Amino acid sequence: MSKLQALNGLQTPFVYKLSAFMSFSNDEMAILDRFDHPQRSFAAGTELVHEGQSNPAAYILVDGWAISYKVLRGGGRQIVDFQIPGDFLGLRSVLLRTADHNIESATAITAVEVGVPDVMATFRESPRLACAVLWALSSDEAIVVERLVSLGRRDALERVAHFFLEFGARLKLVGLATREGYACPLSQYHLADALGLSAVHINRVLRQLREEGMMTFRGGKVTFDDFDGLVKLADFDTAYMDFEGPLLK
Amino acid sequence: MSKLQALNGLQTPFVYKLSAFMSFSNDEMAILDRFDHPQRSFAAGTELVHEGQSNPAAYILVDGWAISYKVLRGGGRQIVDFQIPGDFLGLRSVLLRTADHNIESATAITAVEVGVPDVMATFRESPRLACAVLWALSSDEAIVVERLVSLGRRDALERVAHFFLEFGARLKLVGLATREGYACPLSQYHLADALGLSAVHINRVLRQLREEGMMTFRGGKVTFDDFDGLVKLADFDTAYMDFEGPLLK
DNA sequence: CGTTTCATTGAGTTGAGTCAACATGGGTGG
DNA sequence: CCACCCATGTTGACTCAACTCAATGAAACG
Repeated sequence: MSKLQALNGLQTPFVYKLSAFMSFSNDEMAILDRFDHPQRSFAAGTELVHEGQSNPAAYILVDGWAISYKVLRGGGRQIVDFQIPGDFLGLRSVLLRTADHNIESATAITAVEVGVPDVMATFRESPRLACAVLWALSSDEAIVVERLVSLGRRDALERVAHFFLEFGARLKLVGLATREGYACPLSQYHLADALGLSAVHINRVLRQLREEGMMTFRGGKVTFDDFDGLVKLADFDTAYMDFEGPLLK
Repeated sequence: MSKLQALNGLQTPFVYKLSAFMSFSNDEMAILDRFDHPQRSFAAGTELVHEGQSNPAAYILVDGWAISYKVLRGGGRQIVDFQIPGDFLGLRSVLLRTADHNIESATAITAVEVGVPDVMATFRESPRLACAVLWALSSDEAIVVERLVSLGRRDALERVAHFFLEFGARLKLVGLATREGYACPLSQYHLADALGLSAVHINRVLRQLREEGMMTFRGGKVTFDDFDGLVKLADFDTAYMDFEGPLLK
């Protein structure tokens, strides 16, 4: 853990997350240091990547929340995922060469930009780090898959419950949540667009969860009133986010 | 293209797909050859990977269709994706160390097994190939994301239309589809579980598409009766599957 | 303070689900 | 070679979860 402190503190959530997958040698830390470009700040609602944009940039999110989404013909949108500190922004778009979705900041954020050359150079110098990036990408996909299951086969109540539990788990990984709850800067409209529901219905479901003593989402704060009950209600499986320690020693 | 023929023919769909991303040197072809384990055959309905299984194997699908799915509490299932020749099976599970979903063959299939050591060795010897694998993983994720959008914000008609167009595009990449149609070995139950609908409703939607002269799905064959109309109906964007040629020269 | 954005609640509508019956057709055992 | 079976496909009648429309608070903001 002391090694982490050798790094620029602002980048820590990223390394913190990756260390769930592998432990880093000094050499590898040095390579990662190359990612440590000066961090940039963006106001809430800034568009970072636009669908169709070619050769988009990738970022590592250091602070704040971001949104990946797609816009549909009718003007509606589907939020694919929210990114929290430590997450990559737009890594997939970089590899596919054109962005297949939009990314914007949900709150004021700070992030460091990562270029394709940085990624390639890292791959060249450390296959283990390449694996780590692959692992991060796989984790992102696992999250998307889990939401796919929610949209396909869970009703509104289970869907909302599952969502808040999932973010509890993700935020816990970077030290931003406890079993009691966490800060969540999203509006009910955000939830609606992420969960394939209308904002009105989200509101009704939140009320039901509150009245049944399961959880409360109010004023930007999530409070778990009955964690175990919620886990049962949502059929939440923590396994896909539990790590028994680094895979690569 | 002549280089492709130097490889074991059975593995060709995979290399064929990857060449959309990059062109291969002779050295790289040699490295890829290491993947060329003897292919194995499995009967339809064989379980290849089970959710929760640790250290699962990965495969490259050579012939036939496979299904990735998750099972829910109530016994229902959500199909995450179907894999066609050239696709990886279970690559994500390998990197996450435990399988987070099930994989089974939908038809009789042949596949070659790929071990973690193979992947790691490849990464060590060729960062460019590592990038190619990363690209393949990104493509998979793009597909899952597109289905997420379908489940979240498209109605049944658009969803079904989009699905068949998407597989048309994917199969075309490995030479198994034309603008006229393709062979599709799935049942209406498969479609239902993939698209978050009931089998009964799938049936009604298929009838509607047929009666409106858009497309026909019958006897394991998809026929596009009005391709452009279908693209418009589904709001289908071919961009996320169109490649202008290899990114890496 | 007007204005805007977000949250809340009621009333009526609808897309998709469920249940149930029946058709078709390949496969299998007697 | 036939009779039956079981999986798949088809259709109608009824139900319900979630949507839309609409109106009203409440808090945030320049």
